[in-house]
Amino acid sequence: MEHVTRATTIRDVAERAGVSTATVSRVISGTTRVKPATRAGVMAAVAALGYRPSGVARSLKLRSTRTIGLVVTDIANPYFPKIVRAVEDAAFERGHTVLLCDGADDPSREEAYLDLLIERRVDGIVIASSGLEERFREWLVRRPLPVVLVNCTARGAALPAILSDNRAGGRLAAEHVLALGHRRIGHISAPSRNAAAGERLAGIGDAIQAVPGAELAVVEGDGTVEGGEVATRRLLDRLPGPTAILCYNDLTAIGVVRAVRDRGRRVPADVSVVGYDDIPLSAWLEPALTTVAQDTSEMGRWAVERLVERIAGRGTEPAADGVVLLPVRLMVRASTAPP
Amino acid sequence: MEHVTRATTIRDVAERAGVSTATVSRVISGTTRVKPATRAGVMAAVAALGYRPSGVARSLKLRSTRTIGLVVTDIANPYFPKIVRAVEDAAFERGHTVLLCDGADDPSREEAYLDLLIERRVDGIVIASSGLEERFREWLVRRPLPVVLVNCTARGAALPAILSDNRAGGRLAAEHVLALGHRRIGHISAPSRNAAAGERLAGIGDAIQAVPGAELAVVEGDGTVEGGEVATRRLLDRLPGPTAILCYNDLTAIGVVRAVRDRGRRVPADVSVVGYDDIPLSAWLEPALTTVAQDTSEMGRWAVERLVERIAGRGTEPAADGVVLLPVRLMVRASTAPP
DNA sequence: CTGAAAGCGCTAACAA
DNA sequence: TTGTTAGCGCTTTCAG
Repeated sequence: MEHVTRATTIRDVAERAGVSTATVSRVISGTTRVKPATRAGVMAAVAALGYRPSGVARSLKLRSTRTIGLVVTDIANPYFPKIVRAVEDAAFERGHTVLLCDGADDPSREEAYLDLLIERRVDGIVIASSGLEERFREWLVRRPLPVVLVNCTARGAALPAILSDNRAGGRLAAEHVLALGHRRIGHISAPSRNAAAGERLAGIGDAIQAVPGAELAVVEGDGTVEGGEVATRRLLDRLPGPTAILCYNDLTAIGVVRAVRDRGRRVPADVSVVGYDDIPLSAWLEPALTTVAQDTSEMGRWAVERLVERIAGRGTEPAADGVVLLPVRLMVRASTAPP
Repeated sequence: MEHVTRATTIRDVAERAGVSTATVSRVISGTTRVKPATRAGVMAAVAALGYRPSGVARSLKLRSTRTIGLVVTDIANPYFPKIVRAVEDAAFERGHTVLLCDGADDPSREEAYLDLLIERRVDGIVIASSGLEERFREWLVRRPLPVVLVNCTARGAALPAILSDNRAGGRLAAEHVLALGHRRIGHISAPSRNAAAGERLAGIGDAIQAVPGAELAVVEGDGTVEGGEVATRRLLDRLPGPTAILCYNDLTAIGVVRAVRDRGRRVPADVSVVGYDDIPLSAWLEPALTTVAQDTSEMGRWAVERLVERIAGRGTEPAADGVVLLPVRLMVRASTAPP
């Protein structure tokens, strides 16, 4: 496994085929007409030498790496893989490659990646970060390359973004338990740096206010199973406790179910639980989770399409695309029931 | 969002600071001593212009992209995200960046990516593909750059690889149900192109043979929930049916549980089920899944360490590392019980 | 300690 | 239709 031999270059091919490097380049790119005989000779040389053009050199010349950066909060969080997959698929279709930047739930690492992506000269960046920090704003405003946001927004920077309709999602979840007859409702939110969390809460508020006698108790979680457990205990300590708990996400909901059962109460007989995201496997949990599904695949695809348009120089100004709001769906399963 | 202005180059900085490009390069790389005053001037110019060196140009010159390719079967499969995350973490620590190549469960796409990675001149490749095809073998044998395998092997190519001990895992699962008293055991495997599946089956065989009166019925699944359901029906159609079913992976196990219940039987009271992988959430399923856990994080980290060693030219020949076998753990939960 | 210059591997005028 | 040539933006001898 020693790889000391210099890779074959376009010059090697040119010499072997008895033509100039320009001709080899033409044959390979296929942009210009080349005499069939010449082309054949070049192809033969390419095959014989196992020549692979250097994308690095080409990128330098063309000022394009055909690579897009993808920044995610944490790929190990079950919410993200589908987005990553969708972005990857769309990029691959368009001949682009994806540089994965996992924030590892650490904002400073995300920021470091943003700068790194610039140095790497990616053609554009897709950011799918649930906790887009205030301090990135400055960076985003003077961004030196096309950026598209997935499920996050950056105030002050006019960037194309695709969001699921978080407010509608929150409302849907609340209306569902309200319709079942619940009136004392708990909500476990996420840290306030998370914009989606705010929107979902607002949607829940909309629904609650529309129903006389309905009350809402909000507790902050952190989007994890453990955080959900802790928050639930605080919710359950209040008397009278909520008969339905709406969660920021499915992971939180799993924690809620655990905590409720630890208190000797049943889901959904005593307490109904609603999640958010419809992560894989949420349908196989016990009880199968009632949750709000977003079309993450569509988000990823849309983001790449916009990005590639912009990279190509086509595409309207950001303001025109503005923010696309994707509808959400309530998945009613077994974790909710009348009080 | 128009990005027409040429990015500032090392020349711009040099001119502004009144030095040569060589000096700017020295200041930035920090390799050579530079007079403090000169250095300060350069730094000022860098800051003033917001200069970011071009990684592309640097890569061309240095013949290194500080990028590693990561080939996975399908990031949307819950088995992979942890590996990806571990690889990403390890790469980031070492100043490398990760080009994600999702095979989308399509071997031809994986192959296309392998070639693409060469063109992109990545410094090395980590392959975590459960179905490493025979036809890649030739490619792997004459691989033009360092490759490390995660949980897969390539016969004929001496490549460093880290595998979990699939045979031991299969044995552990079988011994567990055997110890519970089961004798009619079913196994739902994966397509035979999958080497891990074969090993696991072998391990199961080892355990079965050691117990007089124990019998094994094997059916091929495809590693999905649906495949698990279908396979289970075939297993249950036999009379007398198995009282315990060991699965190729957790997704299959979920399908098994469904199918068993569809037949009006209970898990684990009537049929015990064992999964494999211990994917996230498997502990929250109903019933919580008894399964075999592998240390995927360790695998990812190890792979990157080996790869970076080799990239640096250090590191022994592949044969010396050979194949590392990582121990597995049986996670006994609620899906298994005495018959 | 710093500058001049060559060159990494490719593409695209411009000529022939 | 093909070759010559000038870079793309950087690093690194080799001189000074």
